[in-house]
Amino acid sequence: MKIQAYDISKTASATTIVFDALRHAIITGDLKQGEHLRQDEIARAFNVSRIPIREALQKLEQHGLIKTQRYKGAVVAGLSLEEASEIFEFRAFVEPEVIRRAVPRMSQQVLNDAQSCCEVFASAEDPMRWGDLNRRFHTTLYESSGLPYHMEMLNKAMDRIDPYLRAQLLLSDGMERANNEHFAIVEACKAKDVDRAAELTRLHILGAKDSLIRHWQN
Amino acid sequence: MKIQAYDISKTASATTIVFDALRHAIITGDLKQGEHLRQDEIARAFNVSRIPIREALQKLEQHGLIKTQRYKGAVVAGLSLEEASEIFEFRAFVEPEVIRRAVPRMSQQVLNDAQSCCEVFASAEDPMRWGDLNRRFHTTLYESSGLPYHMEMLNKAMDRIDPYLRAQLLLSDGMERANNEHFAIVEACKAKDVDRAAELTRLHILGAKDSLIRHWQN
DNA sequence: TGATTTTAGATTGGATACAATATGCAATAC
DNA sequence: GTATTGCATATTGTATCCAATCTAAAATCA
Repeated sequence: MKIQAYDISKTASATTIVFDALRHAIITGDLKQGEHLRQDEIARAFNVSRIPIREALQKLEQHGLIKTQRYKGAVVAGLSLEEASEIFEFRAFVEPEVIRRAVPRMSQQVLNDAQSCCEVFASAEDPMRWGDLNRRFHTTLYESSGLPYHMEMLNKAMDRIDPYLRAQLLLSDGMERANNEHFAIVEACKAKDVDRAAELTRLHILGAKDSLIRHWQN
Repeated sequence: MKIQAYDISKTASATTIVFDALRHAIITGDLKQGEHLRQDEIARAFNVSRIPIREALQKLEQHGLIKTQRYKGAVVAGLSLEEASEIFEFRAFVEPEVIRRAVPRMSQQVLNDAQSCCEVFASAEDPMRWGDLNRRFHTTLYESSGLPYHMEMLNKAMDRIDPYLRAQLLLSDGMERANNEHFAIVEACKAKDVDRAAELTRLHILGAKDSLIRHWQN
Protein backbone atom coordinates (compact mmCIF):
# COMPACT_ATOMS: atom_id res chain seq x y z
CA MET A 1 0.00 0.00 0.00
CA LYS A 2 2.05 2.93 -1.31
CA ILE A 3 -0.73 5.45 -1.63
CA GLN A 4 -1.94 7.91 0.94
CA ALA A 5 -5.24 6.56 2.18
CA TYR A 6 -8.07 8.12 4.14
CA ASP A 7 -11.00 6.54 5.90
CA ILE A 8 -13.67 7.73 3.51
CA SER A 9 -16.46 6.70 5.87
CA LYS A 10 -15.24 9.50 8.11
CA THR A 11 -15.60 12.15 5.40
CA ALA A 12 -18.46 14.52 5.67
CA SER A 13 -21.97 13.80 4.49
CA ALA A 14 -24.09 16.63 3.16
CA THR A 15 -25.81 16.77 6.53
CA THR A 16 -22.61 17.28 8.50
CA ILE A 17 -21.27 19.85 6.04
CA VAL A 18 -24.43 21.89 6.39
CA PHE A 19 -24.45 21.39 10.16
CA ASP A 20 -20.87 22.60 10.52
CA ALA A 21 -21.46 25.61 8.31
CA LEU A 22 -24.61 26.68 10.14
CA ARG A 23 -23.08 26.00 13.52
CA HIS A 24 -20.13 28.17 12.63
CA ALA A 25 -22.37 30.93 11.34
CA ILE A 26 -24.41 30.89 14.54
CA ILE A 27 -21.64 30.76 17.10
CA THR A 28 -19.67 33.46 15.32
CA GLY A 29 -22.78 35.60 15.23
CA ASP A 30 -23.11 35.78 11.45
CA LEU A 31 -26.59 34.43 11.96
CA LYS A 32 -28.17 36.52 14.65
CA GLN A 33 -30.56 35.61 17.41
CA GLY A 34 -34.12 35.31 16.18
CA GLU A 35 -33.19 35.02 12.52
CA HIS A 36 -35.29 32.53 10.55
CA LEU A 37 -33.65 29.59 8.87
CA ARG A 38 -35.64 28.64 5.77
CA GLN A 39 -35.02 25.09 4.66
CA ASP A 40 -35.57 25.87 1.01
CA GLU A 41 -33.24 28.84 1.01
CA ILE A 42 -30.41 26.92 2.68
CA ALA A 43 -30.99 23.96 0.38
CA ARG A 44 -30.55 26.16 -2.68
CA ALA A 45 -27.45 27.77 -1.19
CA PHE A 46 -25.79 24.37 -0.68
CA ASN A 47 -27.29 22.88 -3.85
CA VAL A 48 -28.83 19.90 -2.09
CA SER A 49 -32.36 18.86 -1.27
CA ARG A 50 -34.09 19.83 1.95
CA ILE A 51 -33.53 16.43 3.56
CA PRO A 52 -29.91 16.99 4.65
CA ILE A 53 -30.88 20.52 5.70
CA ARG A 54 -33.62 19.20 7.94
CA GLU A 55 -31.28 16.72 9.55
CA ALA A 56 -28.70 19.43 10.12
CA LEU A 57 -31.37 21.61 11.72
CA GLN A 58 -32.32 18.73 14.00
CA LYS A 59 -28.75 18.46 15.14
CA LEU A 60 -28.53 22.19 15.73
CA GLU A 61 -31.64 22.03 17.86
CA GLN A 62 -30.13 19.22 19.92
CA HIS A 63 -27.15 21.47 20.54
CA GLY A 64 -29.49 24.24 21.65
CA LEU A 65 -28.38 26.58 18.89
CA ILE A 66 -31.78 26.92 17.24
CA LYS A 67 -35.37 26.48 18.29
CA THR A 68 -37.94 24.85 16.04
CA GLN A 69 -41.71 24.79 16.10
CA ARG A 70 -43.79 22.33 14.14
CA TYR A 71 -44.80 23.76 10.76
CA LYS A 72 -43.26 27.10 11.70
CA GLY A 73 -39.60 26.43 11.19
CA ALA A 74 -36.36 27.24 12.93
CA VAL A 75 -35.01 30.44 14.44
CA VAL A 76 -31.59 31.06 15.89
CA ALA A 77 -31.90 30.60 19.63
CA GLY A 78 -31.19 33.51 21.87
CA LEU A 79 -30.05 33.29 25.43
CA SER A 80 -31.41 35.48 28.15
CA LEU A 81 -28.86 36.97 30.50
CA GLU A 82 -30.02 34.48 33.12
CA GLU A 83 -29.46 31.51 30.84
CA ALA A 84 -26.03 32.73 29.77
CA SER A 85 -25.13 33.34 33.41
CA GLU A 86 -26.09 29.84 34.39
CA ILE A 87 -23.93 28.37 31.66
CA PHE A 88 -20.98 30.51 32.75
CA GLU A 89 -21.52 29.19 36.25
CA PHE A 90 -21.63 25.64 34.99
CA ARG A 91 -18.30 26.18 33.30
CA ALA A 92 -16.86 27.94 36.34
CA PHE A 93 -17.81 24.94 38.42
CA VAL A 94 -16.74 22.13 36.11
CA GLU A 95 -13.63 23.47 34.38
CA PRO A 96 -11.57 23.88 37.57
CA GLU A 97 -12.32 20.27 38.42
CA VAL A 98 -11.24 19.14 34.97
CA ILE A 99 -8.01 21.12 35.12
CA ARG A 100 -7.36 19.65 38.55
CA ARG A 101 -7.23 16.23 36.97
CA ALA A 102 -5.32 17.47 33.96
CA VAL A 103 -2.42 19.28 35.62
CA PRO A 104 -0.60 16.21 36.99
CA ARG A 105 -0.90 14.50 33.62
CA MET A 106 0.22 17.32 31.37
CA SER A 107 3.21 16.42 29.24
CA GLN A 108 5.87 18.97 28.34
CA GLN A 109 4.45 18.90 24.83
CA VAL A 110 1.00 19.94 26.02
CA LEU A 111 2.44 22.72 28.16
CA ASN A 112 4.37 24.03 25.18
CA ASP A 113 1.26 23.89 23.01
CA ALA A 114 -0.71 25.80 25.61
CA GLN A 115 2.05 28.38 25.92
CA SER A 116 2.16 28.95 22.17
CA CYS A 117 -1.64 29.11 22.08
CA CYS A 118 -1.33 31.97 24.56
CA GLU A 119 1.28 33.72 22.49
CA VAL A 120 -0.64 33.42 19.26
CA PHE A 121 -3.71 34.65 21.10
CA ALA A 122 -1.79 37.60 22.53
CA SER A 123 -0.53 38.73 19.15
CA ALA A 124 -3.62 38.00 17.07
CA GLU A 125 -4.85 41.09 15.29
CA ASP A 126 -8.12 39.85 13.93
CA PRO A 127 -10.92 39.96 16.52
CA MET A 128 -12.75 37.25 14.58
CA ARG A 129 -10.00 34.77 15.47
CA TRP A 130 -9.94 35.58 19.20
CA GLY A 131 -12.90 33.39 19.91
CA ASP A 132 -11.38 30.38 18.16
CA LEU A 133 -7.99 30.83 19.78
CA ASN A 134 -9.48 31.27 23.24
CA ARG A 135 -11.45 28.09 22.73
CA ARG A 136 -8.43 26.18 21.55
CA PHE A 137 -6.43 27.30 24.55
CA HIS A 138 -8.98 25.93 26.97
CA THR A 139 -9.43 22.60 25.21
CA THR A 140 -5.66 22.14 24.94
CA LEU A 141 -5.36 22.37 28.70
CA TYR A 142 -8.23 20.03 29.42
CA GLU A 143 -7.31 17.27 27.02
CA SER A 144 -4.84 15.74 29.44
CA SER A 145 -7.58 15.23 32.00
CA GLY A 146 -8.69 11.92 30.51
CA LEU A 147 -12.29 12.98 31.12
CA PRO A 148 -13.90 12.85 27.67
CA TYR A 149 -17.45 13.07 28.96
CA HIS A 150 -16.75 16.20 30.97
CA MET A 151 -15.10 17.75 27.93
CA GLU A 152 -18.06 16.91 25.74
CA MET A 153 -20.33 18.71 28.19
CA LEU A 154 -18.00 21.69 28.35
CA ASN A 155 -17.79 21.92 24.57
CA LYS A 156 -21.56 22.03 24.36
CA ALA A 157 -21.64 24.70 27.04
CA MET A 158 -19.07 26.80 25.21
CA ASP A 159 -21.00 26.42 21.96
CA ARG A 160 -24.05 27.90 23.60
CA ILE A 161 -22.32 30.97 24.96
CA ASP A 162 -19.77 31.45 22.21
CA PRO A 163 -21.28 34.68 20.87
CA TYR A 164 -21.20 36.10 24.39
CA LEU A 165 -17.60 35.05 24.88
CA ARG A 166 -16.66 36.85 21.69
CA ALA A 167 -18.56 39.92 22.78
CA GLN A 168 -16.80 39.83 26.12
CA LEU A 169 -13.36 39.71 24.48
CA LEU A 170 -14.26 42.76 22.44
CA LEU A 171 -14.98 44.80 25.55
CA SER A 172 -12.45 47.50 26.34
CA ASP A 173 -10.08 45.46 28.49
CA GLY A 174 -11.50 42.02 27.71
CA MET A 175 -8.67 40.88 25.49
CA GLU A 176 -5.91 42.14 27.75
CA ARG A 177 -7.40 40.56 30.85
CA ALA A 178 -7.98 37.24 29.12
CA ASN A 179 -4.38 37.28 28.00
CA ASN A 180 -2.93 37.91 31.42
CA GLU A 181 -5.16 35.30 32.98
CA HIS A 182 -4.26 32.73 30.37
CA PHE A 183 -0.55 33.20 30.95
CA ALA A 184 -1.08 32.92 34.69
CA ILE A 185 -2.98 29.66 34.26
CA VAL A 186 -0.23 28.20 32.11
CA GLU A 187 2.34 29.20 34.71
CA ALA A 188 0.39 27.43 37.42
CA CYS A 189 0.17 24.32 35.24
CA LYS A 190 3.90 24.38 34.59
CA ALA A 191 4.51 24.67 38.33
CA LYS A 192 2.13 21.73 38.82
CA ASP A 193 0.26 23.90 41.30
CA VAL A 194 -3.12 22.20 41.03
CA ASP A 195 -5.02 24.39 43.46
CA ARG A 196 -3.76 27.58 41.88
CA ALA A 197 -4.54 26.43 38.34
CA ALA A 198 -8.06 25.47 39.39
CA GLU A 199 -8.71 28.71 41.23
CA LEU A 200 -7.32 30.86 38.41
CA THR A 201 -9.52 29.02 35.95
CA ARG A 202 -12.55 29.58 38.13
CA LEU A 203 -11.85 33.27 38.48
CA HIS A 204 -11.09 33.58 34.79
CA ILE A 205 -14.52 32.29 33.86
CA LEU A 206 -16.42 34.14 36.57
CA GLY A 207 -14.57 37.32 35.61
CA ALA A 208 -15.71 36.96 32.02
CA LYS A 209 -19.24 36.41 33.23
CA ASP A 210 -19.22 39.45 35.51
CA SER A 211 -17.74 41.80 32.95
CA LEU A 212 -20.31 40.62 30.45
CA ILE A 213 -23.16 41.22 32.87
CA ARG A 214 -21.89 44.67 33.79
CA HIS A 215 -21.58 45.62 30.16
CA TRP A 216 -24.98 44.19 29.37
CA GLN A 217 -26.81 46.39 31.81
CA ASN A 218 -25.65 49.58 30.11
CA MET B 1 -64.58 27.71 25.43
CA LYS B 2 -66.04 24.82 27.40
CA ILE B 3 -63.84 22.11 26.03
CA GLN B 4 -60.53 20.90 27.29
CA ALA B 5 -57.95 22.37 24.94
CA TYR B 6 -54.37 21.38 24.22
CA ASP B 7 -51.64 23.16 22.36
CA ILE B 8 -51.58 20.83 19.39
CA SER B 9 -48.23 22.19 18.21
CA LYS B 10 -46.81 20.64 21.35
CA THR B 11 -48.28 17.20 20.65
CA ALA B 12 -45.94 14.52 19.55
CA SER B 13 -44.75 14.30 15.99
CA ALA B 14 -43.91 10.93 14.50
CA THR B 15 -40.27 11.70 15.22
CA THR B 16 -40.76 12.29 18.94
CA ILE B 17 -42.97 9.23 19.35
CA VAL B 18 -40.34 7.03 17.79
CA PHE B 19 -37.58 8.73 19.76
CA ASP B 20 -39.35 8.22 23.07
CA ALA B 21 -40.09 4.59 22.30
CA LEU B 22 -36.54 3.77 21.25
CA ARG B 23 -35.07 5.74 24.12
CA HIS B 24 -37.21 3.82 26.57
CA ALA B 25 -36.27 0.51 24.99
CA ILE B 26 -32.58 1.35 25.22
CA ILE B 27 -32.41 2.74 28.74
CA THR B 28 -34.49 -0.11 30.11
CA GLY B 29 -32.23 -2.56 28.36
CA ASP B 30 -34.84 -4.05 26.03
CA LEU B 31 -32.50 -3.12 23.21
CA LYS B 32 -29.10 -4.37 24.16
CA GLN B 33 -25.68 -2.93 23.58
CA GLY B 34 -24.42 -3.54 20.05
CA GLU B 35 -27.83 -4.36 18.63
CA HIS B 36 -28.47 -2.99 15.14
CA LEU B 37 -31.29 -0.56 14.54
CA ARG B 38 -32.54 -0.97 10.97
CA GLN B 39 -34.39 2.05 9.69
CA ASP B 40 -36.68 0.03 7.45
CA GLU B 41 -37.60 -2.42 10.16
CA ILE B 42 -38.45 0.32 12.66
CA ALA B 43 -40.35 2.24 10.01
CA ARG B 44 -42.54 -0.78 9.30
CA ALA B 45 -43.08 -1.37 13.00
CA PHE B 46 -44.36 2.18 13.50
CA ASN B 47 -46.06 2.29 10.11
CA VAL B 48 -44.29 5.47 8.98
CA SER B 49 -41.63 6.20 6.42
CA ARG B 50 -37.94 6.20 7.21
CA ILE B 51 -37.74 9.98 7.44
CA PRO B 52 -39.06 10.34 11.01
CA ILE B 53 -37.02 7.27 11.98
CA ARG B 54 -33.84 8.89 10.77
CA GLU B 55 -34.59 12.03 12.73
CA ALA B 56 -35.28 10.02 15.86
CA LEU B 57 -32.01 8.13 15.38
CA GLN B 58 -30.17 11.42 15.13
CA LYS B 59 -31.63 12.55 18.41
CA LEU B 60 -30.64 9.26 20.02
CA GLU B 61 -27.10 9.71 18.75
CA GLN B 62 -26.93 13.20 20.21
CA HIS B 63 -27.98 11.72 23.54
CA GLY B 64 -25.17 9.21 23.20
CA LEU B 65 -27.54 6.26 23.24
CA ILE B 66 -26.59 4.94 19.80
CA LYS B 67 -23.64 5.22 17.47
CA THR B 68 -24.03 5.63 13.74
CA GLN B 69 -21.66 5.17 10.83
CA ARG B 70 -22.27 6.42 7.33
CA TYR B 71 -23.97 3.79 5.19
CA LYS B 72 -23.60 1.27 7.97
CA GLY B 73 -26.36 2.25 10.29
CA ALA B 74 -26.93 2.56 13.99
CA VAL B 75 -26.07 0.29 16.87
CA VAL B 76 -27.00 0.65 20.52
CA ALA B 77 -24.06 2.29 22.23
CA GLY B 78 -22.34 0.45 24.98
CA LEU B 79 -20.47 2.02 27.81
CA SER B 80 -17.19 0.72 29.05
CA LEU B 81 -16.77 0.59 32.79
CA GLU B 82 -14.45 3.60 32.48
CA GLU B 83 -17.03 5.65 30.62
CA ALA B 84 -19.79 4.74 33.08
CA SER B 85 -17.48 5.60 35.96
CA GLU B 86 -16.73 9.01 34.54
CA ILE B 87 -20.41 9.78 34.17
CA PHE B 88 -21.05 8.70 37.77
CA GLU B 89 -18.27 11.06 38.80
CA PHE B 90 -19.78 13.86 36.78
CA ARG B 91 -23.06 13.35 38.60
CA ALA B 92 -21.33 13.04 41.95
CA PHE B 93 -19.68 16.37 41.31
CA VAL B 94 -22.59 18.34 39.86
CA GLU B 95 -25.60 17.03 41.78
CA PRO B 96 -24.40 18.12 45.22
CA GLU B 97 -23.90 21.62 43.84
CA VAL B 98 -27.40 21.63 42.40
CA ILE B 99 -28.95 20.43 45.63
CA ARG B 100 -27.00 23.10 47.48
CA ARG B 101 -28.89 25.71 45.51
CA ALA B 102 -32.15 23.83 45.76
CA VAL B 103 -32.37 23.25 49.51
CA PRO B 104 -32.99 26.87 50.57
CA ARG B 105 -35.68 27.22 47.91
CA MET B 106 -37.61 24.04 48.55
CA SER B 107 -41.25 24.62 49.36
CA GLN B 108 -43.14 22.43 51.78
CA GLN B 109 -44.96 21.02 48.78
CA VAL B 110 -41.71 19.88 47.16
CA LEU B 111 -40.50 18.33 50.39
CA ASN B 112 -43.74 16.42 50.70
CA ASP B 113 -43.49 15.25 47.11
CA ALA B 114 -39.94 14.06 47.67
CA GLN B 115 -40.98 12.26 50.83
CA SER B 116 -43.80 10.45 49.09
CA CYS B 117 -41.48 9.62 46.20
CA CYS B 118 -39.30 7.90 48.78
CA GLU B 119 -42.19 6.03 50.27
CA VAL B 120 -43.51 4.82 46.95
CA PHE B 121 -39.99 3.79 46.04
CA ALA B 122 -39.58 1.93 49.32
CA SER B 123 -42.75 -0.07 48.84
CA ALA B 124 -42.55 -0.67 45.10
CA GLU B 125 -42.58 -4.36 44.28
CA ASP B 126 -41.78 -4.25 40.59
CA PRO B 127 -38.05 -3.94 39.90
CA MET B 128 -38.85 -2.44 36.50
CA ARG B 129 -40.32 0.62 38.22
CA TRP B 130 -37.39 1.17 40.58
CA GLY B 131 -35.36 2.95 37.94
CA ASP B 132 -38.16 5.37 37.09
CA LEU B 133 -38.97 6.10 40.72
CA ASN B 134 -35.35 6.64 41.62
CA ARG B 135 -35.05 9.05 38.72
CA ARG B 136 -38.17 10.93 39.70
CA PHE B 137 -36.92 11.29 43.25
CA HIS B 138 -33.73 12.96 42.14
CA THR B 139 -35.36 15.34 39.68
CA THR B 140 -38.00 16.32 42.24
CA LEU B 141 -35.29 17.48 44.60
CA TYR B 142 -33.36 19.40 41.98
CA GLU B 143 -36.25 21.25 40.40
CA SER B 144 -36.20 23.94 43.06
CA SER B 145 -32.63 24.84 42.19
CA GLY B 146 -33.64 27.15 39.38
CA LEU B 147 -30.77 25.76 37.32
CA PRO B 148 -32.40 24.38 34.17
CA TYR B 149 -29.17 24.02 32.23
CA HIS B 150 -27.54 21.98 34.98
CA MET B 151 -30.61 19.78 35.13
CA GLU B 152 -30.57 19.25 31.38
CA MET B 153 -26.98 18.06 31.62
CA LEU B 154 -27.80 15.79 34.54
CA ASN B 155 -30.75 14.29 32.73
CA LYS B 156 -28.55 13.43 29.80
CA ALA B 157 -25.99 11.92 32.12
CA MET B 158 -28.65 9.80 33.83
CA ASP B 159 -29.96 8.67 30.44
CA ARG B 160 -26.54 7.36 29.54
CA ILE B 161 -26.07 5.29 32.66
CA ASP B 162 -29.69 4.32 33.25
CA PRO B 163 -29.18 0.60 32.51
CA TYR B 164 -26.31 0.57 34.98
CA LEU B 165 -28.38 2.33 37.62
CA ARG B 166 -31.08 -0.28 37.24
CA ALA B 167 -28.52 -3.05 37.47
CA GLN B 168 -27.11 -1.49 40.61
CA LEU B 169 -30.51 -1.35 42.28
CA LEU B 170 -30.97 -5.03 41.58
CA LEU B 171 -27.81 -5.95 43.46
CA SER B 172 -28.30 -7.70 46.75
CA ASP B 173 -28.49 -4.67 49.01
CA GLY B 174 -28.82 -2.01 46.28
CA MET B 175 -32.47 -1.27 46.83
CA GLU B 176 -32.25 -1.15 50.61
CA ARG B 177 -29.24 1.12 50.60
CA ALA B 178 -30.76 3.48 48.05
CA ASN B 179 -33.85 3.68 50.21
CA ASN B 180 -32.05 4.54 53.40
CA GLU B 181 -29.91 7.11 51.61
CA HIS B 182 -32.92 8.71 49.96
CA PHE B 183 -34.70 9.14 53.28
CA ALA B 184 -31.56 10.61 54.82
CA ILE B 185 -31.27 13.14 51.99
CA VAL B 186 -34.88 14.20 52.41
CA GLU B 187 -34.32 14.63 56.14
CA ALA B 188 -31.35 16.89 55.50
CA CYS B 189 -33.41 18.94 53.05
CA LYS B 190 -36.22 19.31 55.57
CA ALA B 191 -33.70 20.44 58.16
CA LYS B 192 -32.35 22.92 55.60
CA ASP B 193 -28.92 21.46 56.27
CA VAL B 194 -27.31 22.36 52.96
CA ASP B 195 -23.89 20.84 53.59
CA ARG B 196 -25.32 17.58 54.81
CA ALA B 197 -27.73 17.27 51.89
CA ALA B 198 -24.91 17.90 49.44
CA GLU B 199 -22.54 15.45 51.09
CA LEU B 200 -25.18 12.73 51.36
CA THR B 201 -26.02 13.18 47.71
CA ARG B 202 -22.37 12.90 46.77
CA LEU B 203 -21.91 9.73 48.80
CA HIS B 204 -25.16 8.29 47.49
CA ILE B 205 -23.92 8.57 43.90
CA LEU B 206 -20.35 7.48 44.59
CA GLY B 207 -21.70 4.55 46.59
CA ALA B 208 -23.79 3.42 43.65
CA LYS B 209 -20.75 3.73 41.41
CA ASP B 210 -18.51 1.73 43.74
CA SER B 211 -20.98 -1.06 44.30
CA LEU B 212 -21.48 -1.30 40.56
CA ILE B 213 -17.76 -1.51 39.91
CA ARG B 214 -17.26 -4.14 42.58
CA HIS B 215 -20.04 -6.25 41.20
CA TRP B 216 -18.79 -5.79 37.65
CA GLN B 217 -15.42 -7.27 38.40
CA ASN B 218 -16.89 -10.60 39.49
C1' DT C 1 -64.52 51.84 8.53
C1' DG C 2 -63.45 47.87 10.95
C1' DA C 3 -63.90 43.10 11.90
C1' DT C 4 -64.29 38.59 10.02
C1' DT C 5 -63.90 35.16 6.39
C1' DT C 6 -61.78 33.48 2.23
C1' DT C 7 -58.24 32.34 -0.38
C1' DA C 8 -53.67 31.97 -2.48
C1' DG C 9 -48.96 31.47 -1.67
C1' DA C 10 -45.29 30.02 1.30
C1' DT C 11 -43.31 26.71 4.32
C1' DT C 12 -42.76 22.57 6.73
C1' DG C 13 -43.77 17.34 7.65
C1' DG C 14 -43.85 13.02 5.64
C1' DA C 15 -44.03 9.38 1.70
C1' DT C 16 -42.16 7.49 -2.19
C1' DA C 17 -38.49 6.85 -5.48
C1' DC C 18 -33.84 6.63 -6.74
C1' DA C 19 -28.67 6.71 -6.00
C1' DA C 20 -24.59 5.45 -3.30
C1' DT C 21 -22.50 2.25 -0.50
C1' DA C 22 -21.91 -2.08 2.24
C1' DT C 23 -22.11 -7.05 2.69
C1' DG C 24 -22.14 -11.65 1.65
C1' DC C 25 -22.00 -15.29 -1.75
C1' DA C 26 -20.81 -17.34 -6.18
C1' DA C 27 -17.47 -17.57 -9.87
C1' DT C 28 -13.00 -17.53 -11.47
C1' DA C 29 -7.99 -17.79 -11.49
C1' DC C 30 -3.91 -19.49 -9.61
C1' DG D 1 -7.70 -25.14 -1.56
C1' DT D 2 -7.09 -20.21 -1.25
C1' DA D 3 -7.42 -15.71 -2.74
C1' DT D 4 -9.35 -12.46 -5.61
C1' DT D 5 -13.05 -10.65 -8.42
C1' DG D 6 -17.76 -9.99 -9.89
C1' DC D 7 -22.44 -9.82 -8.81
C1' DA D 8 -26.90 -9.75 -6.11
C1' DT D 9 -29.06 -8.14 -2.20
C1' DA D 10 -29.57 -5.22 1.79
C1' DT D 11 -29.17 -0.83 3.79
C1' DT D 12 -28.43 3.93 4.07
C1' DG D 13 -28.22 8.85 1.92
C1' DT D 14 -30.56 12.06 -0.90
C1' DA D 15 -34.02 13.90 -4.33
C1' DT D 16 -38.56 14.63 -5.63
C1' DC D 17 -43.29 14.82 -4.78
C1' DC D 18 -47.60 15.43 -2.10
C1' DA D 19 -50.15 16.69 2.15
C1' DA D 20 -50.71 19.48 6.30
C1' DT D 21 -50.24 23.78 8.20
C1' DC D 22 -49.14 28.60 8.60
C1' DT D 23 -49.28 33.54 6.97
C1' DA D 24 -50.90 37.36 5.12
C1' DA D 25 -53.41 39.76 1.75
C1' DA D 26 -57.95 40.12 -0.62
C1' DA D 27 -62.82 39.80 -0.17
C1' DT D 28 -66.98 40.04 2.36
C1' DC D 29 -70.18 41.71 5.67
C1' DA D 30 -71.91 44.50 9.57
